[in-house]
Amino acid sequence: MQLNELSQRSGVTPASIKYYLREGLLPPGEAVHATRAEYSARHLERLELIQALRQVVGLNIGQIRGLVKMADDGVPRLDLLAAVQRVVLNLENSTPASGGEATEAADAVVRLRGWPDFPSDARNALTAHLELMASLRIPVSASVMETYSKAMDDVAGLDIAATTAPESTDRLILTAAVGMHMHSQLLLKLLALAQASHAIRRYHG
Amino acid sequence: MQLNELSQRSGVTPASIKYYLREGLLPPGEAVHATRAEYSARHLERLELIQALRQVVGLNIGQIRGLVKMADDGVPRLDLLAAVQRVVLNLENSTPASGGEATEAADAVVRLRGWPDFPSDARNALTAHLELMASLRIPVSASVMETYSKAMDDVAGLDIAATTAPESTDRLILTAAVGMHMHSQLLLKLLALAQASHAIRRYHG
DNA sequence: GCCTTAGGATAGGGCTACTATCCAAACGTG
DNA sequence: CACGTTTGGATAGTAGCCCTATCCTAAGGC
Repeated sequence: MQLNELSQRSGVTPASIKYYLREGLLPPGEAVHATRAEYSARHLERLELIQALRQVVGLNIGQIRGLVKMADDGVPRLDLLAAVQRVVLNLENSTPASGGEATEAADAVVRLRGWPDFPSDARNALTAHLELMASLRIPVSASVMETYSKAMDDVAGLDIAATTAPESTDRLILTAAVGMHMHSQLLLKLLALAQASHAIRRYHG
Repeated sequence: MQLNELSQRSGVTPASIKYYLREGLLPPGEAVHATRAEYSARHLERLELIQALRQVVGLNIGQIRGLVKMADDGVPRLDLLAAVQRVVLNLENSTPASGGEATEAADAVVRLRGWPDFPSDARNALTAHLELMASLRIPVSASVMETYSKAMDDVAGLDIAATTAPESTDRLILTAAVGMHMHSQLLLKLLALAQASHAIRRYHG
């Protein structure tokens, strides 16, 4: 398969494919000679992954590059899933100052729920977020944390990311990222509806 | 107070203030004459609102313009809060095809939770989102909807947006938008931690 | 042998959110 | 009252992101 066919089969313009090649999202085709390269089903799959991550999940090129690089480097699946979680659920750019009330609040919720007491990106992000809320003077009571964490524990118990291991690493990333994104958005939409419902009940009878 | 003082007190550069004036986010100061205008505490408050909506909530200029225009037009508070919800929780760009299985699923959850049976942005967004998930072949079982909606009902019961009515409309928007954003992000961080915890338990003993 | 096409390099374009420059009209300071 | 400074308004430029268009050379098919 050559560039034009790859373009037609994937629905991505040749110009964009070239761009992805340049940016290192798409591995180069097997060069037949100086001006001909052969692309495979792997390239098609990769393009589908890129499309889904851009258009459905809304990741930027750098984030996609990070994920596909891990896939190409043969990183273990659990690490890959953690990386997907990082970019899909906005765990990036979260570095807690460590050691304040926020750390204690995070510890408390881990104890309360009986979650394993491991350091993780998610835990750091939670601590950092609680610090941010404190700095904005948005109080987060223990009962709020209890209710929220109970709710999220129940939700996580249903296993958001597809657990049936897909065939290829690219498909694993695609399934996990799209699933995580769509489920978290679903949760937010339900939250909006629940809020609106409570508000209507309060103000209109 | 003139432009320079407004700039120093708000921490926004004069160039940016001029930009916000041009874009209609900030009302013009009272013109003393051709080359002098006087700004008030209202402008300072508006600038704080703009800053928070940009930097904390991450809204774009158009979304901010929409909100402050409503504030300036004296729109009722409930409508204002609905508009805040729209932009903060991504309910925009959601137009369901109406009448499919997604509509029924949304109806079912409203009945199940005993929420008032009103059409709303939130409900449309939920229906549209369920349609999108169906088109991506991501199944959403009734039990998932039950668990999710129960969780969000509990969370909404705690009243995410500050209900104590703030002094000014600008502060109402600020409090509601920042609160809603931070709480929804908190939920997502807890979800990430819950997911990670479940994964660890499953794979590491 | 010649026209088309692939692939690579490079430049350009549209969008967003500013940022910098320019200018004329006051102000205020000596 | 003259003169440097500052203000507000207009306009143009910039940076980052994600492409998109053009150009060119080398090869392939007929």
